[in-house]
Amino acid sequence: MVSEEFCPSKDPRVLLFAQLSDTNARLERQLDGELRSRAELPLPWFETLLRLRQSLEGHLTMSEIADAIVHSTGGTTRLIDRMEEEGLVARQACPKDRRAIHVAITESGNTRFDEALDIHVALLAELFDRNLTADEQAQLVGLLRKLR
Amino acid sequence: MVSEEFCPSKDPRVLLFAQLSDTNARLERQLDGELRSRAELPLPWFETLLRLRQSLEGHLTMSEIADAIVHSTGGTTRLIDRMEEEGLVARQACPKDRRAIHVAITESGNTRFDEALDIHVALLAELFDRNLTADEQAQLVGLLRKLR
DNA sequence: TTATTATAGTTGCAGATACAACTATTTGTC
DNA sequence: GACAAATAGTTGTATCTGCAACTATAATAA
Repeated sequence: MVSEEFCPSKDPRVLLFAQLSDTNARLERQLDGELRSRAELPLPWFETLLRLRQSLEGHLTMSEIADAIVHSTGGTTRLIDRMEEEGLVARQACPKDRRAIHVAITESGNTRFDEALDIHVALLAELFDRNLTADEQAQLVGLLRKLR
Repeated sequence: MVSEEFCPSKDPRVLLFAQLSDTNARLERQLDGELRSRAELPLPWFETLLRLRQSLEGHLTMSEIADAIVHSTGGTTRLIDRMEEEGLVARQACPKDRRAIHVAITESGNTRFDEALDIHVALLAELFDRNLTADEQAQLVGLLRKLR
């Protein structure tokens, strides 16, 4: 029998991490399913395109992508391979450093991303707005940002 | 050129999801690395053991585990296979329903979990307490719970 | 009861990712 | 400048996970 007094698995920090992890996993699963079935774009592809669109120069190096989407560099190589095969992104030589590679989004990538973004935003709006006020959403971003 | 006025990739909800996903990914990566190297326990194994320990009856069915750790049932079968091979959990017949299987934690599993839990709590305490007050942590749990 | 449908779990197979070893290039040091 | 160390990216290999098809059992309907 597991008595309650002994249970450090009820530590508030353990519960916080569990809640964070669980909430995120369910959200990601739902978003990934929706993006795959309606835009044929797996979530990691979407996140990659998002980062490229948010980038100032219009391109990122492999390492920057790997860090942005929290993948290994090896995994990122394969991910970009697949995205390049589908014509969503393109590898370009980096003039400053011949070891590095610039990954840029293509026209076709922009189109696909825009479609996917509509779906993404619509689903997020529904999920978030149903459960949290705009104020609470802002509060949540703030807390997560402090945590990172 | 990507002008700022047009950019729905700056939608607050998109940013909230990105922040949630990123924060969680970095946390999980760090915890997984720590648990693997110091307790030889991958994070999914740890989470499974945690759920079993938190369960009232001392056991869960395959489906309950799959739901708790947000895996497919197929993936959960293999996960439990591996954990059972290492003697951390045991499959038992369910008397009420012969389709179902009870998965219970073993003595050895309890020992390994306790070691891992110490590491887990210590790391979480450091990461969380460094960046958030106890009050903010509570606030964060509340917001995440509402969101789920 | 018997037939239909739903549920629990497993398995074959394919896809995605990590790790470690490797090549190429750059940076730092003497 | 030359050598050592660090960095960027790729590749071989192994592992993990999901999906769809499948078996077995239970619940429901006729």
